[in-house]
Amino acid sequence: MESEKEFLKNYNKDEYEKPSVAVDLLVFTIENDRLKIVLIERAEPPFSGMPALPGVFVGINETLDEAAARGIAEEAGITGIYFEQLYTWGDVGRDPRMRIISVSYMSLANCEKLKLIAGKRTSAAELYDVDELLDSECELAFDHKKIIRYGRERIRNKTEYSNIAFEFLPDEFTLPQLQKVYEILLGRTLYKANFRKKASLLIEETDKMTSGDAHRPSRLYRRKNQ
Amino acid sequence: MESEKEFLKNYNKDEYEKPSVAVDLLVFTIENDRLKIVLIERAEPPFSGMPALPGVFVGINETLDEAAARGIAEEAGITGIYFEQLYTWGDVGRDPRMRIISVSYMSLANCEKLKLIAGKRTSAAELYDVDELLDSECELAFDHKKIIRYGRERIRNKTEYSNIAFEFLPDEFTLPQLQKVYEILLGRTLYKANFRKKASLLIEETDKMTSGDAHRPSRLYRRKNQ
DNA sequence: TTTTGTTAGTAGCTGTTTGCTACTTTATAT
DNA sequence: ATATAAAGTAGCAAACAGCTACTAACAAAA
Repeated sequence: MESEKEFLKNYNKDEYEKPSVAVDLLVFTIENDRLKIVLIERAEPPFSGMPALPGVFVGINETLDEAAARGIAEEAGITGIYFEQLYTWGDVGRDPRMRIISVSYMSLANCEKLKLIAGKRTSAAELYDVDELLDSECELAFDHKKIIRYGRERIRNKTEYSNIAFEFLPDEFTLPQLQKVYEILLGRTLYKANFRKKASLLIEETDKMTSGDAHRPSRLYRRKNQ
Repeated sequence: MESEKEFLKNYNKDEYEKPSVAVDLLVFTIENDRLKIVLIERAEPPFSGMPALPGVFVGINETLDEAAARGIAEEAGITGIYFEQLYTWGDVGRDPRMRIISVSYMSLANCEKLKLIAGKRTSAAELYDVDELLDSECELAFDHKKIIRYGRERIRNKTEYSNIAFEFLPDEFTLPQLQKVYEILLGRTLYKANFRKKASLLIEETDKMTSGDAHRPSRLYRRKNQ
């Protein structure tokens, strides 16, 4: 039987062809009370002119997380935001040009932060309404529609048991704002009184209030211990 | 600016070195009321003599799921069991020989099924107590200890909101057996009465009972609608 | 044949959480 | 002043979780 060492020698002599590895980036935000995602318009075939997830190839001396951070910076123009690995997509024909295995990463950001920097660097990047995208016949490049659907599902699930909702808000926010974010992410309405009881464990008061609205002002809060 | 097409041409001419892609397999089972995992003993350096996760390289015309199924068959000797993708590990130095990106898969199986076939094919594969492994100073090859810890965490979480516990049992089982599986996976005891109320929604009675034990017999159940 | 040990299975109390309705409060606009 | 609109609170009922204590049914020992 062939030893592992011999096997690896042959493997590396390109007797075995290696797939390419890329990271694809799902940068989510909330704008105008809708969940949105950053997509770029493809300039070349295949799928020319169609929206696609931004992505980069993984460098040989680069971790996956590093590649993801670089991709978010290069393609969406932002740094320092929350991201986590989502899933790895490895179907054989998913890219018609060559075998590409894609490690998808999900990133969540406040829309103001996103807009501020995105304008400067990447003209191609645009915000798309996620639910509209997924519920319509609209076509996306590669298997990216499937990947986005998976991302939306992950967001919904994680909203239930983690605190990712805060990633979409500025440092100081009102409770109605926070509740609205939860409602958008979960896709259903919540009861105000119950929501406030649970949320109160995660937040602390500031002494600031909203003003100027034609109704009772709302207190501003921030996240507790973090 | 270089076009995508030109970039890809260069990329494929090995001006860019590609990482290798493997799948590593976490085959979990329950034996003697303990969560266990299939590990093989490494025969060659690096980490010679140390336990390691079974794994295979991903073929250029093979999906990740196919590679995982093949790996489970080749290395653990079983087919047709539950598995799901866990996480993709891409640190640069995780394999000292070369850059290998590892897509880990988690597989759950009843211990009888595992033992039955595993004996025939793979002499190297052995069952290791997961908690003992993770709570001791015991060393594993590569970053496999970290991967197993991640797998145990996934099992704990999924036990809360899904029905993976059933994967560890035969088709017919008693409620005390089912509760014990949940307790092992969650790492804590549960209240019998509460457990039975919730479990009753997922199972249906058979007309069989256990017998021969020096105590009251227990009814056998099976999973509902599946 | 009775007793003992052991596990299967049930009853039911208590406190917390969730679903839900309805109210009070405080700002601006008319 | 009055209307409107959203912020924030009170509180009930049903469901659920935490927990204790019971009864039921078997084999083996006495």
